[in-house]
Amino acid sequence: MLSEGSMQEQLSKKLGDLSPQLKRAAQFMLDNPDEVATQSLRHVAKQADLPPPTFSRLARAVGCETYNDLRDLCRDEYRARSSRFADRALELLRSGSGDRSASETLLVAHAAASVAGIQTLLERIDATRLEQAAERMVSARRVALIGSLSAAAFVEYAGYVAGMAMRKWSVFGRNGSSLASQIMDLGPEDAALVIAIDPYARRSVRAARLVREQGSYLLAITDNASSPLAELADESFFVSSDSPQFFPSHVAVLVLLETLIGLAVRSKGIESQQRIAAVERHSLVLGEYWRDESAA
Amino acid sequence: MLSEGSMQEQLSKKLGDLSPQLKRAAQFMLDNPDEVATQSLRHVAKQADLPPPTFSRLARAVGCETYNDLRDLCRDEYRARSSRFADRALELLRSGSGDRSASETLLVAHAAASVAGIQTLLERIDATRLEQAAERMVSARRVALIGSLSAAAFVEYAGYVAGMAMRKWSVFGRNGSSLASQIMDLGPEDAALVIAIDPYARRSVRAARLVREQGSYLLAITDNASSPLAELADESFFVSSDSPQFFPSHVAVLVLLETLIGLAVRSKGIESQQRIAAVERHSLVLGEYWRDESAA
DNA sequence: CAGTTTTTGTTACATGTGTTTCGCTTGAGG
DNA sequence: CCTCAAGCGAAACACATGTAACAAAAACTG
Repeated sequence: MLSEGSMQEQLSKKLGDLSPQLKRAAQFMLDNPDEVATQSLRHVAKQADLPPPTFSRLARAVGCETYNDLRDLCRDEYRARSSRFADRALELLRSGSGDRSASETLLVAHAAASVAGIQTLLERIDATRLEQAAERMVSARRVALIGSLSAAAFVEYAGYVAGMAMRKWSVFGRNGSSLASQIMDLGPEDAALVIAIDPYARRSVRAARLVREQGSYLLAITDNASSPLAELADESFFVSSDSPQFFPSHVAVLVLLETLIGLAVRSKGIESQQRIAAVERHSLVLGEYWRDESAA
Repeated sequence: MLSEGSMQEQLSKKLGDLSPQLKRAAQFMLDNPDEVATQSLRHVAKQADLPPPTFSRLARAVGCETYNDLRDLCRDEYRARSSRFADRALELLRSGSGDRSASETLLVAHAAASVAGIQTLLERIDATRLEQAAERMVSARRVALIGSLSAAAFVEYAGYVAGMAMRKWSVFGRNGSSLASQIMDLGPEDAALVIAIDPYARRSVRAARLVREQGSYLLAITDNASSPLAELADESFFVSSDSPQFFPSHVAVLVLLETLIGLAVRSKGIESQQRIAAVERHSLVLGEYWRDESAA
């Protein structure tokens, strides 16, 4: 057989140098592999709103002898998917690790732990309080984002995403610059979001204490009610960081963080929409986003 | 349509009062639903070593109008199986009280999207390839971590976590320092991990191209086979970034990233265990971790 | 600009596909 | 024994399917 490897790589490798219509076909195939695996060429073509031979030609263009070869690749993936997880994921959890490869076990275990963390988050959290916290952030004059060690990256992320929609959310103590001096400028009309999970960064705990002294509103994302942040914060939310790894997972932190930002943006309404649009425009002008040069 | 319910129950219900040959056909169908879902009747018949009309008759016998209807049930079977995991989360959305607060809706929607993203990740990914990628990273002389805009934070995180266990994983282009010059030092015995999801950072795509030119192994975490990274990378893994927010969710990225690091550490074995211990010890000495002062 | 190649849509055709028809077999009931 | 009905498979059928062949259009090239 001429065709090798998975359909995904087969297509994505060649996607660049395909003609416009063939690219449309390839895109459709990437988006609807099941459709391709189970239905006839003509069905697929109709759904993609393309003439049938386009798909025949696509197969050739990506190095397959016939369309059937390409479809077989889709079928292989379909089978692999249908046999792999879904049920097996749960099974694996119950039955401990059977005779599965180490990588698969770890992947599934980690994914399962992540999902469990998210579910716990859903169950435990009080949506009303979350919304209030978001509004408190929105109405603050400034919002300080504070985190160290492993949490630093998430604070960074929050700063980036929130920065697209809202002014005044800024990361404190970036690159080890003086946290203390920045916090000194905060007041009661400001707010701070501190993220720390076990092992808690001393730096963050201290920062939280300082924020408190400044009288600012303190929101904490942490992993436990016995976290040092819990007693300091005006409001704290708890996420599970259990994971089969040697380090705590930050997946639930991220879910909560993304939701919090989403809520804040939503409550800001039009204003932040406009800011987002403006930021995107500027990013385009500055050429920060990549765009397909071969496209029309 | 005459046919109702799942194929499984449809068949097993009637299995008892089927003629011998029809029973064989039904059994085959229960054992090989993917085959039935993807291949033609005649193919299936050949594999089951039965004449084609037998399957036509089977369809009628179990209450379907045509064989195609029965095959469609097999296809639904797959869809049902694959979405069970994620559906549980989505059900949470629909169920419960109809009128939820905006915040609760967003939280649940975001959580559901996250779980769905993880689910998709599990289904689509090839564990073997993931493991190989991890090993490729471990055996590299240096590992460059590259990401910009929203992905920058995750690269940062990877650098921090991996840095605890392994030397030589370093974040490139930090704080806008020259990526190009750092990449110039890479060679075939090095590797790079690039993260970028739509909208792709031009900077990262360019960096990937440079890495390629240096002959280093290039691993990409991106969101789509049609991502510019996909065609550049030696190996790429795809994560869904769908979210109800105005920004793409990085939850699936994080799950994959954490797993990848976990795999790498695991394959390094003792050596990295020792390093982790050493790093932790140093962190303690430096007082980076907070410890309950009120404790004994 | 003409001449050429490439891309795209339409038509036509050989092959594959699902179902019907029909004849053969088997076994139960008269 | 014959009858008859049900189960089964081979062949035949009507139609769907994938692709080659062709023509129109578009994109290059000199």
